[in-house]
Amino acid sequence: MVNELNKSFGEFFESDLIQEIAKSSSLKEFSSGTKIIEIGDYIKGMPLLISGAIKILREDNEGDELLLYYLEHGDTCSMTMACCLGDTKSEIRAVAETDIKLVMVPIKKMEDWIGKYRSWRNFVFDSYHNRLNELLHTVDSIAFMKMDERLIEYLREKSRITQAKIINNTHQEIAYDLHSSRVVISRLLKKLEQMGKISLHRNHIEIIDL
Amino acid sequence: MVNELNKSFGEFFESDLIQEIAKSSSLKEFSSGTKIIEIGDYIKGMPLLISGAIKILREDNEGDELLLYYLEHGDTCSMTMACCLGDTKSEIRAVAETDIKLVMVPIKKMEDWIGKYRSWRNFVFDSYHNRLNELLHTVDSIAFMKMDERLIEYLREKSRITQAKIINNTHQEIAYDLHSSRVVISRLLKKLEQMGKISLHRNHIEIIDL
DNA sequence: TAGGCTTTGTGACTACAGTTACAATAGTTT
DNA sequence: AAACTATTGTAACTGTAGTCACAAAGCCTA
Repeated sequence: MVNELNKSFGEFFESDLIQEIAKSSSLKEFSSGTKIIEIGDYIKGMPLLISGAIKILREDNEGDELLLYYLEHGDTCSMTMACCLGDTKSEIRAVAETDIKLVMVPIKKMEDWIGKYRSWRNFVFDSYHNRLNELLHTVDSIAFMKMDERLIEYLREKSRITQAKIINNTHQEIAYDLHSSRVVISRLLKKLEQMGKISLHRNHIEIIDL
Repeated sequence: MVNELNKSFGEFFESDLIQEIAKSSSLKEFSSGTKIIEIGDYIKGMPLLISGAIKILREDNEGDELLLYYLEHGDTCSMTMACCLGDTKSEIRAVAETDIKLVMVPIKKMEDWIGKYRSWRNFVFDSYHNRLNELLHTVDSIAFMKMDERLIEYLREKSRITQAKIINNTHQEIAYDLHSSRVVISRLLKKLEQMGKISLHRNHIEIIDL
């Protein structure tokens, strides 16, 4: 586990801290699609993402979803952190977007380390900072962009996250992430295909030139 | 200034810290409408709000605005903080919504205190936490609510912030905050008036029963 | 009080997104 | 291969928000 930690967090954390994390935390793996955190959950640990990607979703009281952003290698979940420190329920849902590997740090420890390790403190602050900026970007997208632009951004991001030109999604799933309807997404995808930017197939979309 | 600080932050900070803040920071006052921070500014200090309210705005590259949230008594600006620590430019605009009084803490000091004072550290974390939640709420509003609901929420919030039943805004100003158009806002306001919820006048709106 | 500027009101139109309904197609199962 | 299910395609319609154009009303100033 020290190896894994060094690869992902070695540049941030001093080796003392790496040792401490390894001693007190557990390495976990989840397969793509697994729900990691549900809205309303009390959080018992703070996840440090070693590999893969997690998507963070918001839901309104009618059950409508919206993709907020992705967590990737080296990230942690500030929302989780906020919940740990505040001892409140999770405001978001976290779902494994790919197969993932993560280290779960117990709340108690993470609080201790804030006082003890400067590098941990900086990591936690950076994490908050990054998440704020991600959320700002999400606001930009839904406030200032039209659906066709948001869809293109979605496809690009998804391709980047999964490192693939093929996006394994039904139109319905995309519609959920963007808080739109299946028909609207199908319509816009068809337009993109007609422009030669993508190629549509059952259960997957091939990116040609986005 | 120690007096002001004690009133607003006494319950959070130990008196040592209050003394330090008073020694190294400056008390400033701005009148309603003053621009405190502009997008792209490098930030030189971190504001602790003593009285009044500040509105935080986002702008896209076409100059379209959107109100994100308000800062009130006892709040600070996490965005600012994030910028200070990261030494990056401001992503947001801050405008005095009412006459305000604030204490400006030099960046250097605020970093020192994170190591030195547990209460300061908690304050900074809480602040991040609160801002994340405010932003989440903003996302909810623009993603899940229709314009008429958002307008009602806006009027309620504005009334709460200013502690008044009279809202001193032109329809155009409201349209800017909600990233809509004047005509749309006028239309919806007229509907609310017809329902007996508000009363419209030139340059101000009276809230009757929202 | 006449003229000018700002703000508000309103009708008519456009555009985008969302809905309904149904057909067609591609896989999967029996 | 037939039947079934999930997914995609498409036409027609609705509704909300945004735009354009212009009138009316308030307020200020000369």
